[in-house]
Amino acid sequence: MSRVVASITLTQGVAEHLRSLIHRGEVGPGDRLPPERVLAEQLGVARMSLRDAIKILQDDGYVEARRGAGGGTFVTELQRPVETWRARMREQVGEFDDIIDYRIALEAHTARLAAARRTQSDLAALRAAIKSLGRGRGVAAFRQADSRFHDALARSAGNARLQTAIHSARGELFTPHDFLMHEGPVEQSRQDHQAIYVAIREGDPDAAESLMRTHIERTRLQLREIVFGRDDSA
Amino acid sequence: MSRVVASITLTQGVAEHLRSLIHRGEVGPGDRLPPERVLAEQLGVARMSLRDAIKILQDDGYVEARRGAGGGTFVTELQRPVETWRARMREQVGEFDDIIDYRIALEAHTARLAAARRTQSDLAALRAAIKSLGRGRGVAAFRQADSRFHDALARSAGNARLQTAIHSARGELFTPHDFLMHEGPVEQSRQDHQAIYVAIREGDPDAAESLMRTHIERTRLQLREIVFGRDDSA
DNA sequence: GGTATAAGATCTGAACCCTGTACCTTTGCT
DNA sequence: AGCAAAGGTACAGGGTTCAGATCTTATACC
Repeated sequence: MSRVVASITLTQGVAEHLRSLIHRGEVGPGDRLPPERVLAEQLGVARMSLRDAIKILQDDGYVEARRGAGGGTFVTELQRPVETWRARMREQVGEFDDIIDYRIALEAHTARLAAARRTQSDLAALRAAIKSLGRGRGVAAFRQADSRFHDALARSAGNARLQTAIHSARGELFTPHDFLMHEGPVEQSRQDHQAIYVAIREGDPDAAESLMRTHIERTRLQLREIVFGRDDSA
Repeated sequence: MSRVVASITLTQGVAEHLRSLIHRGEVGPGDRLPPERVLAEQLGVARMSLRDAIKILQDDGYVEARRGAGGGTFVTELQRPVETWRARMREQVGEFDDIIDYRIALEAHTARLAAARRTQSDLAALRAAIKSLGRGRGVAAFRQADSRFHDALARSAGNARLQTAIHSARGELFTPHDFLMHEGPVEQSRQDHQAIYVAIREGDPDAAESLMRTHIERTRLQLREIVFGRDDSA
């Protein structure tokens, strides 16, 4: 019987939402958020609540605000947030692997469902996401393209709960800048996505699930190396 | 860009928490909740907030309050809530299957992890849960024993995110009273649990995952029959 | 260079939510 | 009869959220 019921404020909720968008790469360095009045309207919250949320992200170094015409709220280069995230992952042992395991649970089965249910337009969205991983340079572009693919896949499965949970799990991760030190990971990722796409197009649930699992396990290793250092000591 | 950020009140959160406990069978018909002052303390909320939550459950027919010494807040026979739930599942097409698919994603992988990580005390908890499915009669006893098993399993995987998500998904389902019309389902469930237990004890992730998947698929069919009627028309 | 404009920054008051504390009422038990 | 253990009520203070008005700053354009 009984466990604590946490109560987070609207402001915190909005801050987490925006932070997740940035972590997932849906908005990246240099991008401008919509004007406060507009964004508040879109999110369905009062402008004050949104401002408080933005204040939190400002303090954490995610965004900075510029006044005047042509001003707005801009995403920073994210160096400080990335370092903070990396430090947290190093401290809270097991947290990193828990998030990855959670992702595997959700996304492997999602890939399975997608293979059975995808429509033609789902396939088109997946193809587009793979294509954009080829173009663009830099972490920001990678984050975004990667996010697009996994999001398109979640959509294809047609299950709102899975999609929400996947967003939440992915929003807890954060690809550091030095992910692209070598060209390897990006190309590897592209190949993984391509293989998953084929399995889904061919309607092969077992392959889709298995490939997704392998893909995320590979991500685990690559990220782990960057976060914890090559041989665990540093 | 942008999606709505919902803000639920503490009261609603507490109500959902308690509703989930009842749906999962952790407390059943006739059980008494802890005294308001105690429960409020345990949950970390003000007594008023808890009372408002209980008020909601009262209006929905989940609990009823009796005053005086030896009084308290008691779980009802749950007939009305079950009917309400069944009606909602019939109306919101796809909702039922989405919850089940979500459970499969979470619990199949959880079983896999559990097979690799379970400790001796995890195994003992699983055995105890299986045993209690053999005893007890009635839906309430079934709900509870079933819940105990799946909960013990989630614990064995040692991943807080998975455990929370599984609770949330299971809390959205509700085993109706006529689940026990025939003796079949309960015995079937017991055998499924037993087989999953063996796979986990033997440290066989593939078997554990596959058996869990099959088990929940079976649950889907049995529940569907009860919720939607035998041949889909009715 | 001045001015219109598009932003962020501030302020206010009403409504609601949550908390803590005190007190009332009912009812079973000794 | 009286005590104790419950739920039921009341209220004041503080925090959140909202809607709206107003102020300030910086750019872009004439």
